[in-house]
Amino acid sequence: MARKISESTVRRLSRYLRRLRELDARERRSVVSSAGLAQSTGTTAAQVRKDLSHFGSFGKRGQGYPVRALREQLEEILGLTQRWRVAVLGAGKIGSALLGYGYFTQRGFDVVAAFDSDQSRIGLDLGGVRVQPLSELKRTFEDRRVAIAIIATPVEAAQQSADMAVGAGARAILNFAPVKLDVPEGVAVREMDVTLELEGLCYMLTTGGPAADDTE
Amino acid sequence: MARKISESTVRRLSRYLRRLRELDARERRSVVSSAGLAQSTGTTAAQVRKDLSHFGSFGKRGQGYPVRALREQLEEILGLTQRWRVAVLGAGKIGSALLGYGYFTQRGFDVVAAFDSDQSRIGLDLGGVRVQPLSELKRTFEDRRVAIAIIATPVEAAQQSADMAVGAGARAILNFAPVKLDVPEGVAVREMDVTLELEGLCYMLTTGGPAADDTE
DNA sequence: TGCTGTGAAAGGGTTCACAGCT
DNA sequence: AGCTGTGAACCCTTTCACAGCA
Repeated sequence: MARKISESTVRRLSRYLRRLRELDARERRSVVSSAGLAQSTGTTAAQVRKDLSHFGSFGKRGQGYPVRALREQLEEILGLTQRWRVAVLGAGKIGSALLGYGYFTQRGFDVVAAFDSDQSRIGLDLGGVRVQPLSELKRTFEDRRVAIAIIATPVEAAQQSADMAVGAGARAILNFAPVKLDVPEGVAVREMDVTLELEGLCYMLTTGGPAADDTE
Repeated sequence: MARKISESTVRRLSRYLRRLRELDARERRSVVSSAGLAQSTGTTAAQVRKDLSHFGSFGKRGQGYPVRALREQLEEILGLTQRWRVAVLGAGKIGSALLGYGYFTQRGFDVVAAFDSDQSRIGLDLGGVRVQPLSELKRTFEDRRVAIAIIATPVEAAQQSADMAVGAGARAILNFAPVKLDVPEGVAVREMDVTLELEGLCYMLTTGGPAADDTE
């Protein structure tokens, strides 16, 4: 298998998968064409075919792609044949929302722990998870083999939280705090900054019309 | 001014701005070099200079960029010299979190309304905003000149909510529901799907090491 | 005929390298 | 000397177009 898959390709694969799960579970379709997938996923047919072709030939010429099988292939490719354990750092507004987020379970993620530095939140039960003090973080990460940490703290505490998570064995971080995190090489970070996205929308509104590729 | 700025450029501009605000308000620095900005923003010095050069010359050779002035320039470019009114559709977990999100105000966004279809949530006060029934959506959007809608409903209700928002005059949508929305041309959409990001991280974990450009 | 798989072409974004101010 | 502004080179992604099967 050829490596060096770009991040944008991975993002699209994830979207294809999301759609395939819908087609499979909800709409009971058994085949899709590249054009169909492209349509419902915001890209082009050629792009879909090219993306998939990096990993093999999954379709039948003249028919399209078998939904179920392609879904399984993509799960395999993205590393989703196992369930992943996730911990949330910061049990404020965003942290709480994530702890009750319904789509994690059905998409293969289990939130197994939550942490906060605020004494008043420790012990709370949020979405079935008990909020623990930071002093228990390392132990819990190790015991429960947590590989992914979600940072949902205020900006000031984000870097420090990330350091703790990494020190406790986390190898990937999803960061909701609006700061760039410094992490050692080998640790993957993705950032979700609501305001950043809103600003992007403002730019489009201000300059008039979506910036080229967006809506389509 | 030359148009046709790529989405990735806009994203970076937004990050520069985020950093400049820190430098200005918190760290009281009055100049930054392209290298400095790049460092704290996850890109390269050349990229910073190139991005800014699309809009003019803001720096002094030999010294760097004046923090305050550059911040103002970027606010201008991104269309952030005005405050933007935002409405949240869906007052569940995520919606509630957004209604109390502390960074909106300081970054120029005002959440002025919230809507839900669930009778039991209507009338609730979340972060100072009263949850309204959908029947009041159009009126409120018009009265308060809401240009941006944040969709925080379950998947099933997302498209319909988007349609209502657009029908009521929204020209930009930030979508938290994990589905691709169909919107008329001219309406900008950005998607925030937590699971999608987590899947991206899994891919990196599975294939070993961040995919090239990520950590750096 | 219909749709995939894929080299080749086109298009854009990023990096280089250096001239040009301060 | 130090750091910006920028054309040119490079590289990577997307699009095109068509051969190849079902």
